[in-house]
Amino acid sequence: MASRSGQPAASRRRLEAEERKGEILDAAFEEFSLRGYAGARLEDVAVRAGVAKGLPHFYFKRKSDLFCAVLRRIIIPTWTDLAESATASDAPTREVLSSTLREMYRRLAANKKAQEVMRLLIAEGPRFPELVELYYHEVLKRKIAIWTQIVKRGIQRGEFRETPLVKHAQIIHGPVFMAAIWQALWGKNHGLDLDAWIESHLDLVLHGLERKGGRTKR
Amino acid sequence: MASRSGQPAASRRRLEAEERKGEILDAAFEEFSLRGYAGARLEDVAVRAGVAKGLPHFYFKRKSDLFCAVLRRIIIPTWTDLAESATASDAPTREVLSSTLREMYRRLAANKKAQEVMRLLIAEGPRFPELVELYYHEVLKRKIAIWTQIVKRGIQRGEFRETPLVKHAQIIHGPVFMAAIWQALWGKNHGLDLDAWIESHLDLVLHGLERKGGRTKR
Amino acid sequence: MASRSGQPAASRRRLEAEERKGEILDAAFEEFSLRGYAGARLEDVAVRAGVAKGLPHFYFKRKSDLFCAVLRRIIIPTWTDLAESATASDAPTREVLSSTLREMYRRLAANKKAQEVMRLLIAEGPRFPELVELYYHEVLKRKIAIWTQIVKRGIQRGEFRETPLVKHAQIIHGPVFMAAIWQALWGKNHGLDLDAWIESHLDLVLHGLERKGGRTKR
Amino acid sequence: MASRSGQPAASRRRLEAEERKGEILDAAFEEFSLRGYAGARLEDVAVRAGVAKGLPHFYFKRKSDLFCAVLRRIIIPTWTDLAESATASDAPTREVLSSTLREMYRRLAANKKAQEVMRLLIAEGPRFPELVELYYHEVLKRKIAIWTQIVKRGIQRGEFRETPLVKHAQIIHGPVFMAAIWQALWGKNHGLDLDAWIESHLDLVLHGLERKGGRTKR
DNA sequence: TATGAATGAGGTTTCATTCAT
DNA sequence: AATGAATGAAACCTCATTCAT
Repeated sequence: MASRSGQPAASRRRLEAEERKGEILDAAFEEFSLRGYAGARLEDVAVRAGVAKGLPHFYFKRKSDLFCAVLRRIIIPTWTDLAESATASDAPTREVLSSTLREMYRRLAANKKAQEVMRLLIAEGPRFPELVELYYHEVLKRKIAIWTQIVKRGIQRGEFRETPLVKHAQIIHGPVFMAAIWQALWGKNHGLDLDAWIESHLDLVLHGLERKGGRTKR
Repeated sequence: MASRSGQPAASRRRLEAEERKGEILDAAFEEFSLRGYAGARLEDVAVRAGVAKGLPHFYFKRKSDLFCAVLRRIIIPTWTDLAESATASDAPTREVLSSTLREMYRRLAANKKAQEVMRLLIAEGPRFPELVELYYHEVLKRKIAIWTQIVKRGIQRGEFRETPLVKHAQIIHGPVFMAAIWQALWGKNHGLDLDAWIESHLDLVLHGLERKGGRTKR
Repeated sequence: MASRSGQPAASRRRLEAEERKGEILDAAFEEFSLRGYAGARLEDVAVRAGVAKGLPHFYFKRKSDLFCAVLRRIIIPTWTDLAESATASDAPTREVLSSTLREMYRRLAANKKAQEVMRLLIAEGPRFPELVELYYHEVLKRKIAIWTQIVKRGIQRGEFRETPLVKHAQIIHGPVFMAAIWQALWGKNHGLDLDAWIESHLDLVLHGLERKGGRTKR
Repeated sequence: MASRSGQPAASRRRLEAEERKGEILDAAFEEFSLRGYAGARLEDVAVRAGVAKGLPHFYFKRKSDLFCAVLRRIIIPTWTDLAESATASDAPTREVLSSTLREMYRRLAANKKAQEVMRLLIAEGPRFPELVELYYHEVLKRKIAIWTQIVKRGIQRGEFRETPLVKHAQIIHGPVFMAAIWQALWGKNHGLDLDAWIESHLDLVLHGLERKGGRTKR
């Protein structure tokens, strides 16, 4: 703990408090995920975090505040680094699209935590509109931008055909989302062969976007 | 009421009881949809159904039984008539696919009730595994069968190219599912232009499946 | 059914009604004995009696009425025939006492139903004072009279010594009562050897009452 | 409160908590005694103890736990000190027996609380077998041992005659038990003259046990 | 008489929240 | 900062009782 004792006491204490808060948020996520918002008990959160029953209320005045903080903390770092400029490289667009799609699957359909966030959001969204808005601005808008950008790039470079899809490029994302929910609900009894699924998805999308016949002409 | 008075009294009463049960199920669906499983109060269900507080318990021993009955009643009649033999006609497969997809959107993405069932299932699935299984057997399996059948038909008739998608034909369904959840959560503030969305989706899928080069007709 | 159809219809119906009532009382006794007054459910009584839920209320306006009727019906015929004049014979008093005591054991300590009545009375007595009074007048007073009579007879005939027991002759009954409760509570795990118990009891009482030294005279 | 302030705060708080628990147990005993197990309301217990409705549940997860704790707390200290070695002295056995019997009456037949414990045990025993067993091991076995010991001592010292009673010495206890229940149920309207009762009982037992003929000493 | 659907008071239990320490 | 006893609103559930048929 040399690094700690080297800091001024107040700052160190604040750091420890921040850690404690993080432990409570972690524990709360587990409980909410396991039992849903209403079903989760604050006492269980405290026990799981290894603190006394009253402490969660010290950091988060209400249960609803805790819930929002939990989701907020996971949503933002998970998705804000979505590179909207995958187009920076000079690679063929089909490859940009492929790698982007694989990354999406990796983050959502193959990530239990992200699935649980989605589940909680879908479940409690109507009672937590600010979280729904948050997700829209932090995640959905970014995803739409990415897919739109990729499709446009393909068209501009003559790699993809003209298509109304530029207006709703997030349609490409649909199967990713479906796979994520599928895994969360039916993964245990009727799990997906995710790799094969991804290849099929790519096969459909790339054939659906590519310019027909005129490969040579252009 | 002529039809009623023609029946023996006991039978008529049983009929009325069945109606009452239905009203309770309707009311319960509204409450569960509004507040989630744990948040819904049985007394509110009773009030909404216009019956006394104790009656829901008379028909359904536990809250969980009521919840299951509610979902079961909606899931089964909504989806069991999924025509798996859309292939009966002699129409071009692209048209079969188009009309099937539009029907899917009509039933799910444009149907508030179906969206709420999905939301409740996603939210409470982990606590009601039997409902999850029910949905799998009554809905998912049927949808997979339909999409697989259509894709195969297209390939067999030389209209679609060979594609790994036959193994995961439900990928086609992904955007339908995403649109449904989208409408349920963001419909109010960031509603979709569903018609344009559908056309884009069809555009992608049909191009993604059609046979290249062999377009002599066109 | 010849005997029945030979009666006027109204009377026959009343008889059937009386039988039904009896079946309800029997069923109610079982339930009260099994679960106590508050714990017994009227619906279970109805089911056990093979009638509809509402019928017990037709015969007995309140649950408490049913309870009283149940106990009353058992207490009275079980104990009212207590022969207070076992003294009619000319047998030695020690034999009168012996046979009376044995009869008491037979009726109480060896009779599950009588034990249950006692248990219910002890349990609910404070809330049903009229039953407690009934038991006093129908049972206790009679028993006191019997024991007093026997002891007095023994003294008068010079068989028993003078003893203050004539004032509280029911003391003789104490071990009978204790054996009954013992059987009801501990009979299953720590059952009594009732025959040996009775002999010991008789041994104590007869020696306790007999005239000392003067054995020879008689 | 000097003794308290001398302790660390946490320990003092724990001590107070223990007191509060005791107050709840006291209040619960009153309510159970007054209304029976099922009839007692936890809220009334709380009011009687002067605490909030939820506190009894904080200390005792279920009503049944509270009930068991109540009885356990009374049974054990009331009876575990039963001196099984009343034989230590050199007094004549008839005096040992007399004083022991009087003590039994004092503790049971003249003690309202002990009577209520017996009543509750008899009433609810079938639903709380562990309490019944507890009573057997903590009380009955001890009482049997005491009476057996006394009778044996009398025989060994030539004061009592040989008698089968050594096998069921608790028969001596019967009238004590009967008197206790009598007082609990009929004490109000038909109360016993307990002192006279005790003398009669002693008179019967001592004459019943004493050696015949050998009265020379006296 | 007899049925069983319907009522609603009332109980146990849970648990977010408060607060003295 | 942290603890955990204490509070009390509210929910589920039970069941005696009523009543239309």
